[in-house]
Amino acid sequence: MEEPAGLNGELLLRPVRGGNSFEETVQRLLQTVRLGLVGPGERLPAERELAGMLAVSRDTVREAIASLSDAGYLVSRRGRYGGTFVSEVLPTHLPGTDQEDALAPTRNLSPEVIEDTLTLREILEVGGARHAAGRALTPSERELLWLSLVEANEATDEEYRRLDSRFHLMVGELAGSASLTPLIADVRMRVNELLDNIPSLGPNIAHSNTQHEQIAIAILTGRPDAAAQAMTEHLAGTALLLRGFLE
Amino acid sequence: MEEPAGLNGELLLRPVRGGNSFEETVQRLLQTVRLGLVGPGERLPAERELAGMLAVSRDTVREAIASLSDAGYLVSRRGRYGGTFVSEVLPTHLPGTDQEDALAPTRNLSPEVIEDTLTLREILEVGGARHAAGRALTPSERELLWLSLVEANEATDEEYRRLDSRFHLMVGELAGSASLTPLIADVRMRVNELLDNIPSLGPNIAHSNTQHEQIAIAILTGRPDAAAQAMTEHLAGTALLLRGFLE
DNA sequence: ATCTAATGGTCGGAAAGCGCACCATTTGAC
DNA sequence: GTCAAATGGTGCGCTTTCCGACCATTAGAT
Repeated sequence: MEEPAGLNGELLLRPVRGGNSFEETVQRLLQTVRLGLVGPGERLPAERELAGMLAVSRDTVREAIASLSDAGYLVSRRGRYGGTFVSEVLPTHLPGTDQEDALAPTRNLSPEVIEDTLTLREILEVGGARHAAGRALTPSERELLWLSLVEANEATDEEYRRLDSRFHLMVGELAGSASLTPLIADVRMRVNELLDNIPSLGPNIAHSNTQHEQIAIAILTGRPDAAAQAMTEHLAGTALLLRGFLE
Repeated sequence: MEEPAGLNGELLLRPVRGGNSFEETVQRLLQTVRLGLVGPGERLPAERELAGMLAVSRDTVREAIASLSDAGYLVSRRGRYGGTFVSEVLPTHLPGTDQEDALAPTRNLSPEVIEDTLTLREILEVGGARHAAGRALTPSERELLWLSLVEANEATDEEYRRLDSRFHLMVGELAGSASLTPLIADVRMRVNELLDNIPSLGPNIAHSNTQHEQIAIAILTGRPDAAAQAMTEHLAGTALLLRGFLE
């Protein structure tokens, strides 16, 4: 007695969580820093607030912060007007070093995982860009988009990754689905981890900036297909790079 | 001192988990049943296997199964060739009854939530269909797609929801991104919950079937844009229905 | 009739996570 | 100089979850 098969229960009966509360909290804070949602020197919410936002006990938040402080991502100061701050200089993320990086749960680098990541990214980001262009944006939203574009344009090599991530997240945010943003953030983290494993990227920052501009303009002028196409072409560059180096 | 703003940390500092292990396990099993991945009368994996798949202790699995048995979704039989089975007749899910449905965590029905759900669904499913049409499908995959199409066509009103869900999941599965399927499953569950709150849908089952066929054919003949367009039109029907009733 | 294998059912200790109260430190306001 | 407020730091008891071992039941094989 066989299943109709092809679509069995195993598809949904996957792990209900990607680790314990502590690990997930660490990853979430790391996302917030690496994707540039809270920049170097800026302050995170107070521990009690973080515990509330993350729906996790303060103990767990504290342990996560302790780990990230050890790793050099965060710095805590106590007292009034104290708090937990993002380090002014973030730890560089080198692949060659044989340091035990407990923060990056050794991700699989098989071709399947790479294709999975790139495909998902394209679906989410191209779809997001298309919907963003199809919506009626408020003046404030239009300014924010342009601002994040300009900031990415002016970025130095060191901070480019972070500001580029911010721009892409901003586009996703404008799609008008609150549930979409975390998904884009997740897949973006996966892409960044892949990029960490290839040497000396960044030859095409200028080209990237041009493409960013095309995307932003298509969104601001309300042309969904153009936005989708511009985003598709933009992502194709990264995809080609990753496939070339890692497959 | 204000943020650059518009894209602050709150976007990522959301709850790290949607409930405790028990609740998430219940939801996962419920998904598997409601989306038809394991049909009425069919058997679930053994408790020890489930615990392994879901990365959760057997105790938690057992508690979840106990809840779902009380609710009438599952039936357990012990002994060799025993196991946990999906009920032959699934509990109907009526909104009018004032029964405390502990299994359906009262979802918000605000316009924002509805738009969020519909937007995300369109991005995921249209993108999935487009990619499925752009891939080289194996003969086996082509057969599975057609099979799920035929099964949905032959469905009675009662089982239509389940088999329709299976068809949509199958399309997503063919996109070639393993990470995509759970996302489509999640958003599909959200759509189904919305549909549970409007009376007597299902006038357009015939029309739905026609659209399903167009989607399947576009995918099988490798026409990404046609697949995406067919899926877009198909989803527009549901979206119109939901917006009309719930907003 | 018996044995065997696979299943669900039960129990007890260890660990993780939670919630709360309280302590220690810092800084601006007065 | 003192105080108030906001923050990180610490300790404790409770609940949930985990893990492993063992028991009870069933259906087929022998």
